[in-house]
Amino acid sequence: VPDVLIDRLRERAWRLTPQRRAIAEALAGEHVHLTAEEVLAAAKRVVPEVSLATVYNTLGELVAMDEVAEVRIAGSSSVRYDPNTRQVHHHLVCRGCGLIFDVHPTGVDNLVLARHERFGMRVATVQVTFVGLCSACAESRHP
Amino acid sequence: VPDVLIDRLRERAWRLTPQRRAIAEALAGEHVHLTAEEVLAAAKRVVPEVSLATVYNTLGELVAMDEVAEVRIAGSSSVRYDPNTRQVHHHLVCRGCGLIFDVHPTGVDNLVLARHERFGMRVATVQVTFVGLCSACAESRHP
DNA sequence: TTTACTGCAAACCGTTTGCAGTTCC
DNA sequence: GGAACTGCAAACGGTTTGCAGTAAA
Repeated sequence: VPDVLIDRLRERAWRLTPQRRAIAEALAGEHVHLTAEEVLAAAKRVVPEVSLATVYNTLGELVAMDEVAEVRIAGSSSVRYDPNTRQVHHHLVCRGCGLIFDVHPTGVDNLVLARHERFGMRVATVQVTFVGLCSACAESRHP
Repeated sequence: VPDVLIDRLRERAWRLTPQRRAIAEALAGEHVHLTAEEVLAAAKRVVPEVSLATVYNTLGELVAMDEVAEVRIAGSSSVRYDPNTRQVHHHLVCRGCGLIFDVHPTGVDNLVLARHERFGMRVATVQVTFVGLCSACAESRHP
């Protein structure tokens, strides 16, 4: 299975239109976590007539196909879309500007919940989010 | 500083009205992560004329005072309010019904981000979320 | 008495949807 | 040719706000 979103989509029986291609290409790359509006803006650079509805429709399909993941970051009201569904990863977020990086911390497998704190639940996955300040935000706060 | 929200509020110069008291009391207890609508419903049992606007106004103030924290869980569109701001804690979430427990896993302090994955950021806090299925949801899926 | 909280209703934002028209396969 | 996609615009759910009235201190 190819590593790049657009290539994976080609392998599926997925109706390819100029709009959908533009949307998929907007999600190319690493550390990509765009909002729907940002995807629209990027797609419009290639296909100016794309509509926000199509962006939402397409993103919804990609999420359903598990080719894109929704990311909700505390402090931002809108959903972000992450094309990296092929690799387990976590996030590092700047609490100043909302910038998000994909990270692969060590020690995640050693996180343990005591039995009495499992409350009868079977744990399936663990999500780790590091929160900090990027250098740009750190400077603008201590000028 | 008292452990219970309503007692902490008494210590601050915080104008106490029946509505605000009802809202603060709705947030009493452990493992409490209510939505604004749920807070409204609980508050109405005590003060039937409370309005949703007042609930939002009050919750917003409590968050600004750092007496309540906003919690955004993937898969739920609405913000939840967590009165436990006095104790570092993490969350265990049922991906079936959205039930949330406060947890205190071991190993959090051993999570390490390699320098090249810090991208120049100073890390301030780490949030860990365990995702699983509660026993009720597990049963209803394997009937 | 004064300041600030309350409720209503309208506005707001991000997201979803129905539908008529168009396009890909 | 036909199923599936597109754009528009209207609807939606959650949240915020302006304002006139009311109540806490």
